[in-house]
Amino acid sequence: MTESEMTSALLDWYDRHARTMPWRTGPAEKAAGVRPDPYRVWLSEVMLQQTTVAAVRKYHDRFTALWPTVADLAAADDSEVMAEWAGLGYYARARNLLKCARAVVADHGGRFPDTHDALIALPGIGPYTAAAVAAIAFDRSETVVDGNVERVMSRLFDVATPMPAAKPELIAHAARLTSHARPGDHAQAVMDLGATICTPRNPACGICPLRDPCLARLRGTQTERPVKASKKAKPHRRGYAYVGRRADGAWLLETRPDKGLLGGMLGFPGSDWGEAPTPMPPAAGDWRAAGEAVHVFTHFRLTLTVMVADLAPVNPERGHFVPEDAFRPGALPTAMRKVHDVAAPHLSVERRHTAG
DNA sequence: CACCCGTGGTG
DNA sequence: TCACCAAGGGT
Repeated sequence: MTESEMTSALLDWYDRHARTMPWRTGPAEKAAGVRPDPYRVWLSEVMLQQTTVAAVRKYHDRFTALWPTVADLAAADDSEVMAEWAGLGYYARARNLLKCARAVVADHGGRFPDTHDALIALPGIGPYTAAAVAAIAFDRSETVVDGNVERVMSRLFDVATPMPAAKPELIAHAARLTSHARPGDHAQAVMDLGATICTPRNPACGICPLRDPCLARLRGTQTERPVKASKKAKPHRRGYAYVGRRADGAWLLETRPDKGLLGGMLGFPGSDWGEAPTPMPPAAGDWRAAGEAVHVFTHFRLTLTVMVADLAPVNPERGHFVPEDAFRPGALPTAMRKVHDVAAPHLSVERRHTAG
C-alpha cells in the first residue's frame, strides 16, 4: 500500500467514524463548506493539551456559553476565568488563554490569524496547537503531531528509536502522510484513530483502517511502540494548610502567585511543602488538626495536614477573607478542594448549618 | 534538552 | 493500590 493510499484509507475511515464534538462542524455544515469557528477550535485545542476529550467537553460548553467570542473572553475578569478553569489542571494554560485572547483583540482585530507562524507567536500556542488550529480551522496544509500521531507513526513504521529521540523521524513520517486536499480532516483523523483504535494499551488492530500496511502489527510489536524511557519515582512531600472562618461565614483564602504550582489560583494559606515543613498559621487563632488531604501531582505526592480555626474578625498576616456567598469550593484547584472537604465539617459555622 | 506543571480515568 | 496515561507549552 502506498502512502497516498494510506492517507485515503484514513480519510475514508474518518468520514464514517469521526466523533461528534462541540467544536467540530456537523455533516450538513461540512457539506456546505462551512469551516469551524477558529475561536472554538483554539479553545478546544488549548483545553485538550494533555487532557482527555471526556474532561474537556463540559469546560468547553461552559466557556463558550459564558464567553461566545474571543472578544468576550478578552474582556473577562482574570479571577472569573481562573475559577471556571478550576479542576482542569495545568493552570498556566488559563493564564496564557487570557493573554492570547487579549493579544488577538489588540493585535489582530479580534480575528485569529490563519497562519502557523502568526499563531505560534501567541501565548500558550506551541508547535502542536499552531499546526492544529491552522489545519482544522483554516484548512492549511500543516502536519499536526501530538501524542496520538507519534504513537500511530511509531507503529505504522515500527520505529524502535526511543522517545524523545525518535520525534524527528516520526514527524517526517507524519509529514509524508499529510493530506494536502483535506489537511484539517486528516489531522483529526489521525488523532481520532489514535484515541479510539490505535490506543496505548490493547490497540484494536483487527478493525484498523491501516492494519494491512502497519509494520508493528506485522511484526507483533504494537504494544512496544513507541519506546519510552522509564519514569522516575515520585517523591513524597508534606505540608500544612490552614482553613480559617469567621463567625459570619467568611473564608480565609489567598490568591496564589502566578508563577509555580497552581499559579494564579485561589487556595488556602499554608506552609512550605517538603520533608519537614514548618507550621505557619496565617492568622492568630486556636488552630487544631482536622485531618489530612492527600493529592498526587505530576511529579510528587503531597500530604497536607489540614488545620482549622474559628477566627475572630482580625486582620490576617496572609490571605484575605472572602464572604460566604462569594465563595464556591468549585473555584478551587482539586488539591485545595480536598483540603476544603476535610476542613468544612470541623468548623463551627458549618456545624451550625448542618445541625440547623 | 530536562524539568516543571494537574487531573481523572483505567488496566 | 498503583503506575501509566491524555489533542503540550514555557523556561
